[in-house]
Amino acid sequence: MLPKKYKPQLEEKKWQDYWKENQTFAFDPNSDKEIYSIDTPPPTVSGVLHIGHVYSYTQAEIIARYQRMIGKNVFYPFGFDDNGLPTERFVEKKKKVRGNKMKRSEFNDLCRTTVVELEKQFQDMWTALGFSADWNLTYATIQDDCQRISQRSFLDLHKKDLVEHRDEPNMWCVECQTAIAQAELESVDKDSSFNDLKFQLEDGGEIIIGTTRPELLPSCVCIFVHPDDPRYKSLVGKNAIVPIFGHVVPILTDEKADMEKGTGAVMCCTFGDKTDIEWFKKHKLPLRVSISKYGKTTELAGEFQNLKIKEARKQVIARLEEDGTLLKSDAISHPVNTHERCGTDIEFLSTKQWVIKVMDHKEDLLKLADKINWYPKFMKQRYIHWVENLSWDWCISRQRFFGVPFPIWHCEDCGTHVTPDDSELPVDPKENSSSKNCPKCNSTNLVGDLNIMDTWTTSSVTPQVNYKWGEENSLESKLAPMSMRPQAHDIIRTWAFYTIVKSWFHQQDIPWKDIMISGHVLYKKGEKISKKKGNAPSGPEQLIEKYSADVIRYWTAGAKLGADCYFEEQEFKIAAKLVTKLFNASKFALMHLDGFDTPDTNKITFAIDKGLVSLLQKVCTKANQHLEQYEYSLALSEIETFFWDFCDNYMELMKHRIYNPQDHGEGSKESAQNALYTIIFSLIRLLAPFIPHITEEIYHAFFKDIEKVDSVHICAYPVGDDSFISEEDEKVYFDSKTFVGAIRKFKTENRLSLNTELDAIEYIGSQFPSIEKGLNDVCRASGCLNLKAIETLSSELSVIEFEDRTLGVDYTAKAPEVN
RNA sequence: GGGCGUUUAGCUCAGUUGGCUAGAGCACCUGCCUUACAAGCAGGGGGUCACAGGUUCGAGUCCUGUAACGCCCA
Repeated sequence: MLPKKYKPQLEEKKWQDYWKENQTFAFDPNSDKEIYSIDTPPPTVSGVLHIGHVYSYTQAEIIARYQRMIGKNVFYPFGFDDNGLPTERFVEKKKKVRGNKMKRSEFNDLCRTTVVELEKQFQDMWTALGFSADWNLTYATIQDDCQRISQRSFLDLHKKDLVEHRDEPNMWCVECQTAIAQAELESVDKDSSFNDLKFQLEDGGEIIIGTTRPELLPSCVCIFVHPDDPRYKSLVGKNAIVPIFGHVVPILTDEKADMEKGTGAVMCCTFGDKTDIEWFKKHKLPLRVSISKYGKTTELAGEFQNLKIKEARKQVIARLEEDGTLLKSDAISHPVNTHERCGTDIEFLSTKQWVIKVMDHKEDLLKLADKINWYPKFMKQRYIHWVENLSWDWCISRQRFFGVPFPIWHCEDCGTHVTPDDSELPVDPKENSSSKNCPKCNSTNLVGDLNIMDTWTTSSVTPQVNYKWGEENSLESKLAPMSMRPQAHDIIRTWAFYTIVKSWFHQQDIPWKDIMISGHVLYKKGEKISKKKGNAPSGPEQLIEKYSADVIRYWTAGAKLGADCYFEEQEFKIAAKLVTKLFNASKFALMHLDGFDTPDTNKITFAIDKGLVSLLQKVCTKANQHLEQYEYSLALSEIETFFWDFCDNYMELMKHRIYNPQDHGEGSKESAQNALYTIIFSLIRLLAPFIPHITEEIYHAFFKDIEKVDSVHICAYPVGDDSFISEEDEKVYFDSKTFVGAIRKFKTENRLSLNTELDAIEYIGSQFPSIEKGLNDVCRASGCLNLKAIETLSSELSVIEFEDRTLGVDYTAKAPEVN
């Protein structure tokens, strides 16, 4: 029996403890059942989780529960991505320290203790949402086993010559003081000025160039014009004198000089942007570095040296103006590449970095996209688009402190990379010396690599971490490729892409068969909720406390897969209604199933009951179809529609039979009871992946004793059984609803109470050939109570008699079926 | 500038391979304390399916173009 009221705040915790105690969701490595494995996103440990995380993670969790209920051995780990720049910056902020001002080991210790606190909070929240993860499989990317796999991954690439230690111009963040990768760029529109500067020519005359970055004048190495530009034909090959700084640069031609932009003449600096780098390589230009990795001007800038970039720009512009060199300065807004983590403008500096050679493998990486099932389909385009537009190899080294070290020692004598044996991993070459001499020159003069791996480098091996690639207890043969990767669409270019790269290079295969891509929760039109913006509504913990986990979960299943949604607290109230309704409906059913212990579908003999059981089969079939396609919202909507129809119409139609079986003939109550059992038991299983607590509560209140399975979540997900489908019985049910609806409407429109007694209802018999089978229930249905007689007419004239009055009502317009 | 997505009731959204008078929830209006539920029930009003063409017996659905909004990338 169920209590009078359902108190989710108490009950949900109870079931979470129950699942934990019983290890309900533990993966069984020895089972022969088909495995469904999930490559769960390890959230970056760099702040609090917000409703957007809840949204995306719960959508995946619903799928995990579904797959478990259709009988699969579900491998559902959780992890934490707790190394690298995001975590460092979080720790620096929270503990008010700077990584570069502390001893490396002290800072690392501080990071490690800080992430542990936060990870506890994360796990508590997933638990409070009722997640069916197997917490025995938890990993954290900074822990030794993950470090070992990350380093193994690096060494494998090194061996296959897919990684290179390259001294080349690269993208650099002067704020974070590290190299970054293309995926970490964010294009932001910023206000700036487009300046026309006059360069004197060596042999007299002048040329005017346009630039947004006059502070780079000391880095100017040449001027480019388009080869077909008639304005400059005579100037090509001549030398110009750089204003203020006075060095001489040649005027050259290149197709990439845009004739339409500004004066058509542009200065090339090493380096102001990506084109400068291309020109630098193509035309073998000299290197003039006027910006340091600290974001300040170098001594090349002469009297302007040691200034921050923006200050240098201001002062140089002022001087140009003074000198009469600045001819024009237009205020413009233009896209600027910034570092997504801190918003600082990106500089291009020549530094030595580890890069993974992805540019040579674009075609393979594009082909792999077709081998993966993308849900929703169109998300594949984002991946393809990204790969097609890649223009940098993947830079994986960072000049930071808290992360996975590169397992490399550099031979000071011959430059050889000395690598450790696999059995030595994980190693930290910064702290430890190599166990061997240089294999090439036998030198002992070896220096450990000082870089750490970017956070994506380590999180791109989550499939390998999951199946313990290269470890003694590896599950690779069972799990690779994994079944499914859930993630949000903003990290297709990073996480999805990088993971595909790694699996291709290591396993020559896709990392997972399916990828399920969820949307974002938007605060209002166009505004993404993010930690960075600090615009998150009340924390998920507070929402769970206020509304319950089931309600929050139901809400996350409301939007279609991949669709963004707006956060509106109002929506939770709708969710709460369903939970309450399910509880109440089950309470009613269970009340009348007291003592009922042998469900038998053969005893469902009444047409209306059979009709509803028939409808149920169709709902089950559709729910399965949708969930197979990750369309949890469509599945839920099917189930829900059926459920409300069941409550509002079916239960009202059959209720009287439960209370007064003597009025309805033999087997009438048994038929209703068996139908109730079948339907409620199916409904709680259908809804279990969405709202796991209330369904477990109902299951344990009654069904467990009969079904003998420990949890509704390991019961079989209902499958539609065609042998129960009867169009004829469904018709009886539909017609009965039509009758009840018409009678309710008549009463409402005539301002009568729904239990007002009616003397008679007349209808056109020819339109309802099989209604006889439902009439008894109709007469007793709620809202139609106290109907004394029903007569069949064949006339179009409709007459409904009520008490002492006779109302002549023509219903042919509004309700043609009932007259 | 390129790619993708969206546009259906006041709001949030369903609407399968084209097929009865386009649906739901919320909000609004009216009535009802009916032995699961007033955190409830019953009923009602409300739409030129963004716009313009086209294909078709028939278009919210397919095709072409336009516009607005959003996301991603330059």
